Amino acid sequence: MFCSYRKAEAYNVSFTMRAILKRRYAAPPSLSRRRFSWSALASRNEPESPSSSFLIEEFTRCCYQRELPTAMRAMDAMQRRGIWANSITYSELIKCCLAGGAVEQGKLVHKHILSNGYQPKTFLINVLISMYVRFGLLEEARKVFDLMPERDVVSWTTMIAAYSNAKLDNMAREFLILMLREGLRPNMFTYSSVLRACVELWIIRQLHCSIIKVGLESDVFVRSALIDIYARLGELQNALGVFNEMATGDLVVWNSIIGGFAQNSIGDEALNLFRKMKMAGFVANQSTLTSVLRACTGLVLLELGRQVHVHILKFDHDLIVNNALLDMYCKCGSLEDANTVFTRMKEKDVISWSTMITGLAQSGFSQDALELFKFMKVSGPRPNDITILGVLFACSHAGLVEDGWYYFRSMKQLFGIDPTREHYGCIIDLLGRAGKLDEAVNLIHEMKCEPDAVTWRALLGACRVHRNVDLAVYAAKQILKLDPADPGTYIMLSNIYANAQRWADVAEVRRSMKAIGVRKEPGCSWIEVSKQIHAFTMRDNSHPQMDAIIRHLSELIQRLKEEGYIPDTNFVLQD
DNA sequence: ATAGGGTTAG
Repeated sequence: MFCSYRKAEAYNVSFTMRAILKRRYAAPPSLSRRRFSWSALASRNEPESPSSSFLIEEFTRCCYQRELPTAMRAMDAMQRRGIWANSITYSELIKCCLAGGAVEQGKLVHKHILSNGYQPKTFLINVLISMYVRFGLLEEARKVFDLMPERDVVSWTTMIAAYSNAKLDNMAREFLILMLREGLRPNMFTYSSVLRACVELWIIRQLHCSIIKVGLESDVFVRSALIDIYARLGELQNALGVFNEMATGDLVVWNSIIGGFAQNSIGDEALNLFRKMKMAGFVANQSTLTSVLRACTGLVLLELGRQVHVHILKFDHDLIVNNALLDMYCKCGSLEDANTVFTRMKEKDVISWSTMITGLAQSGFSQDALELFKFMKVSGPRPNDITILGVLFACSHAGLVEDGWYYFRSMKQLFGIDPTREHYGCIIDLLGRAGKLDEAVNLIHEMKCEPDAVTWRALLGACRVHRNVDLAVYAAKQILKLDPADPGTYIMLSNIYANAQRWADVAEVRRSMKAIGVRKEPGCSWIEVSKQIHAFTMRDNSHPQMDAIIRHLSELIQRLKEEGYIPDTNFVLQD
């Protein structure tokens, strides 16, 4: 059966033979089949001495039936006799190792393949590289790659994809260049992998051009990778361009474009595309629903979110969908629903906990957020930087200066997390709210990382509340150094001057705004009433029921005043 | 035969 000799004792199984074996071993082994006792063989006395062909056949059978331990014993016996199976059998054995997460066995297979001076072909080395990549052993993969005598497109693409997935973008791009220098032409696999490692628009445009040149733009993997990367950079027109060229549809391509709009806070367009997708006959999967939920979250569409929730029941076990659902309920202010989802979730990761903690804090339930964090510390996953950020946020909003300070100072020691700008921003906000402006400034000056516009904005906000004009001007200047066209800062500064009755300074701020050409984006709010969205923009009175709305609003304000409410004119821009 | 795309918290 195994008659074709390659080297001295190396056997080869032809492709047709492989098909026959696969078919035969897919069925349960027949009872009449003689089974070999591997334990007897392992005792070295070898009372039974199986023929080489029997060894190989048995080895092959175990590989195809994913019987890893027996296959390993068979391989061991083969190695002692200097027998090699062929590349295909070895690749099946490696699949066994991958399926069982058996790293050590995988390494043994590697050793066996290289033993006795046997030189595996490029195909088998590629399999070994991808095995190490899938085990997360990038350095091992690299060693094998470096030592191989000949590299083909698959070898290069495997490494490029590995680097892309590991977020080693520079390595991925460098390998593409090296591959091109070797005279190899990238294919659709290569392009779809390397695109994920590119963040600069000019590089993506170059790649896009090459893709069109070699005629690979119709490949759905390449297409969705292009759409995704354009969308990530906010280049939604380009993303749509690639999307619209699509002749046949593909669900992932739809998911890419819907996700792209959802991530760029263009929720209404994401929802429109979702509708079109359903009209085109596609059925949403977890990925689609996650993006749709994100769109609902961005638009605060609780009712639509609830409808999506019904579809999600199909994917009840999916962690990512549930996390998105949790966030939707939190951001839409329905903490009860969020809590129900959180409690029911079978699997919770650090994102679930952070979402819930931050959600509680953002809705003003700071104490609950801190309670939940205490519970997380004893029975949840290890908190990360974002969890701590939520905790600091809770402390800041509840005015718990001591607690916040404690968590901030001990986060490195307790959780091994170095404070980032965001943590500093939160604690500066905390100190600022408590009126400890000097301490806040001192903290900014002792920051290990450079303060950014957000940091100074936290201080500026505190200055506004505590009416410290000089410090506010200082903070505003720092913001405008980093972000010269920020309308919010100009408005804030102008408000602070107006509050201090410094009208000349107010005029000066407004002059420089005009000179630089800063314009405040018109304020906009919207509300969802019985599946209809009503949007209101500054100076836009086009709503059909505007008169009635204004009338009702003035009645409400009148009643508020009667109850003793004094309007906060701190934010009024003009005299 | 081996390599590739979309989804979650600040």
